[in-house]
Amino acid sequence: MKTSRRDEIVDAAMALAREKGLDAVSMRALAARLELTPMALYGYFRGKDDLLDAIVGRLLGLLPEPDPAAPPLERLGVLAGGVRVLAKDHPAVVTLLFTRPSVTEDAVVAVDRIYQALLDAGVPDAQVGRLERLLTTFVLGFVISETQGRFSEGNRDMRSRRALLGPDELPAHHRLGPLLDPQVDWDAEFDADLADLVTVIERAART
Amino acid sequence: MKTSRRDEIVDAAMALAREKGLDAVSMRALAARLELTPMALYGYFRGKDDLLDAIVGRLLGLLPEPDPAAPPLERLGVLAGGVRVLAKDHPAVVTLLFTRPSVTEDAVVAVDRIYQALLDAGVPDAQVGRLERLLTTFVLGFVISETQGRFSEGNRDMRSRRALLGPDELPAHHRLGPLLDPQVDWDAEFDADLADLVTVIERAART
DNA sequence: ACCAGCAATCTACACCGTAGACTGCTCCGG
DNA sequence: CCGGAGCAGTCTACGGTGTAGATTGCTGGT
Repeated sequence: MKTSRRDEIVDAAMALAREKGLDAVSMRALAARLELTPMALYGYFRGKDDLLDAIVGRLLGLLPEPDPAAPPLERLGVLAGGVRVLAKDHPAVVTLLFTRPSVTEDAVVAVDRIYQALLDAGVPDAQVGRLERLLTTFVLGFVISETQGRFSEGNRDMRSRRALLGPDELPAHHRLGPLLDPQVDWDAEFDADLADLVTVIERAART
Repeated sequence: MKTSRRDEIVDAAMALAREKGLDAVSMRALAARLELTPMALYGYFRGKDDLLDAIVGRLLGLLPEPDPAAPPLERLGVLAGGVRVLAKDHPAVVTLLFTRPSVTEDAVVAVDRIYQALLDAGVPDAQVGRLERLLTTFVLGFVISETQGRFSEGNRDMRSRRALLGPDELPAHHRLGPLLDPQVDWDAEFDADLADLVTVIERAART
């Protein structure tokens, strides 16, 4: 497997995804953008799956490296924020983080940093694994919801929701009323969620 | 748009997904299973997207309805557990819950039940929206990670992780050592995570 | 001069979603 | 009894997909 131009091809794939969406990343379209024939790509990647995994690898490599001297909870914040920045910079490909496991070197290193931060925060050894999964699950879920439209879109058009069904079927929607309407400050919400999860970590650290 | 056989077709699509994976649910394959021509399906669905949305609708309709008289936090547990059961019963299609927003009636009703439970638990009105999103994001993320292999698979083969890089690059992995190895009891982990999130809700309710 | 190995190509296959035109059938109003 | 509306389903076709297999041309080493 040639490796020389792999990075260049992955770059082109990510650019293509940004411009036209992940679905537009076909071997043919990607080859055309690189002025190659589709089959030329198979010299660098075993197939499309391999290409997508390489994109995941690149994404994880872009994660910031928190200062090891910083307080552990701050390090976690840096990593979480980094994922979110990644999602904003590469919204089309960020779903791959969820759907394509893949244990690249970068992924393992990132997980290790989270483990270490949890340990330094005083979390008992037996709970480190679970809390790492809790944290990453939430962070990935949040950024994907945010970029993929599960949060925003018509999904949060509350007026039309209330119009869909009456107060009998949707008591809480009608009770909360306009409180649900204003557009949300997602930066603030992400921070608030993280703060809540930090209290979970601190509670675990006290036991 | 005919509606008579829609349910039957959605059933067939979900069965096909269970047997051969979501990718195998093509209009052609689905039509063949129903002994129809592909184009016959277009009498019942505007297109493939419409079919997938119908699957999401069916999934949400399968959510359990918690006893409105039960304590609010227990109601939340019933809903969360229901999503997880859904994921186990229909692992191939559960990703659609994340990637296809869609505001069906069933979806709005489910969200309203969560709002109501949070309100009943004493959460201030202004925080209900955020905590609903926090909860659903985590629950969906968890069940998808579980069924899609982000948790299990080779991803948790810790021995090979530690073999990948030395103690210098992965200090926490080596420090935790065999603690990370045993296969996890996901039922217990899900319950523990939910318990942690309940403390977050209770904290919000105290303010 | 030869040959190995590499980069890239061409052709071909089996699949995909779906637009558009069409057939046969059933049922209902005049 | 006839005509027509409407419905269920079919057929054909277009432009797309991933990729297997065989083939070309080039380049560097012996």
